[in-house]
Amino acid sequence: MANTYGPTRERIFVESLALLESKGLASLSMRNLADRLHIKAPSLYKHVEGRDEIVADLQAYGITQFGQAIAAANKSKRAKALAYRRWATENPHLYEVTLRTPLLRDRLPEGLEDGVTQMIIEITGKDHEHARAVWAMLHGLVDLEIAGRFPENADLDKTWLRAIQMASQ
Amino acid sequence: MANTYGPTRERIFVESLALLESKGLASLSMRNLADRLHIKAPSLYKHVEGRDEIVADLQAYGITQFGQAIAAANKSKRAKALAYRRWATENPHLYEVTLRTPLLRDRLPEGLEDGVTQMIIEITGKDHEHARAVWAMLHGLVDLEIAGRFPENADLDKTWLRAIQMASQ
DNA sequence: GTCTATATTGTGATAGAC
DNA sequence: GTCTATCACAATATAGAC
Repeated sequence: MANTYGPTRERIFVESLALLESKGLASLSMRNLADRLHIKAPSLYKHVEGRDEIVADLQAYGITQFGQAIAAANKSKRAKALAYRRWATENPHLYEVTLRTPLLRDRLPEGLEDGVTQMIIEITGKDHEHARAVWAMLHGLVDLEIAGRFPENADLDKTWLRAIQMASQ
Repeated sequence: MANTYGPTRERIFVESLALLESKGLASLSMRNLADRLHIKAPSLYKHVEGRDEIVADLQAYGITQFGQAIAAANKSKRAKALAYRRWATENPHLYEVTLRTPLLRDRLPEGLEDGVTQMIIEITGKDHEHARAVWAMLHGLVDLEIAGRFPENADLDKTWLRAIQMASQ
């Protein structure tokens, strides 16, 4: 992804990431992207099949970055969970694209998704059922926080600690 | 809300709900909605301020329906949690609008949101921290299931039971 | 590898006739 | 309370000149 292509293709990736992070997925249009590259939108199609290829690129990148963030955290489940929250809230748009939006599986490198799944099981330990339930909790916390669905006066630090405690059983 | 307006306003609500349920929020445009009513889009504005009013209407309705579904379930936490899943998966688009999308708070009746919060605490029991963590888990399970992020061979019934068990502590 | 011009389709919203 | 006509945009994408 991104690295095996020409320099303009590389810049397309870099700017699409910058655009996503600053303005969100809805703003990632061919026009906006072209503006950032100081070219016209139709020129993008000489380097890229279409918008889906760009989104798939971002998903692949996001999955990799997420994996590294989790791997870099302390080995304890508590630290892994907090790393999950941190990465998600620091990269809310990338989080949405990689861990909430349906994956463009046809365009993703083989085995990449399995890598995340494996990683999540590593965070949560035990069997698959437990892992999925805990993942759901982490994702739910992040998603509701980003959507602003918790009351303003909610102490989310406390909520996360409580969640981690719940998961450790 | 829907009931205090004229007959056309009522039909607008009914058809917007039908459109949402069958084609999703992105398809809920003024044009599509007008088509269903066999009128032209500009005519809608004689009955409604704009699209936001319609979405707010759906949120209010969704909150009420959700509340009733949870209230109707057996008193046990297990039954409440399963009712949560059932309502969400049977009304995925309404679920998204009411429990995931940021609420249009300015357009919602006073106290309506607090009602759901109260209801969720009722499902989950104990203190606010516990309630929020459990809610996040339920929401995460639903959201990941709808987005197709669990492996195809995952046994989600089992996952839910495990999650409920985890929450009962 | 860039450009202009264009096709096609979509959106929310307003003005003013009837 | 409906209509037509229109504004002002936005989107993805293609054709073909240079």
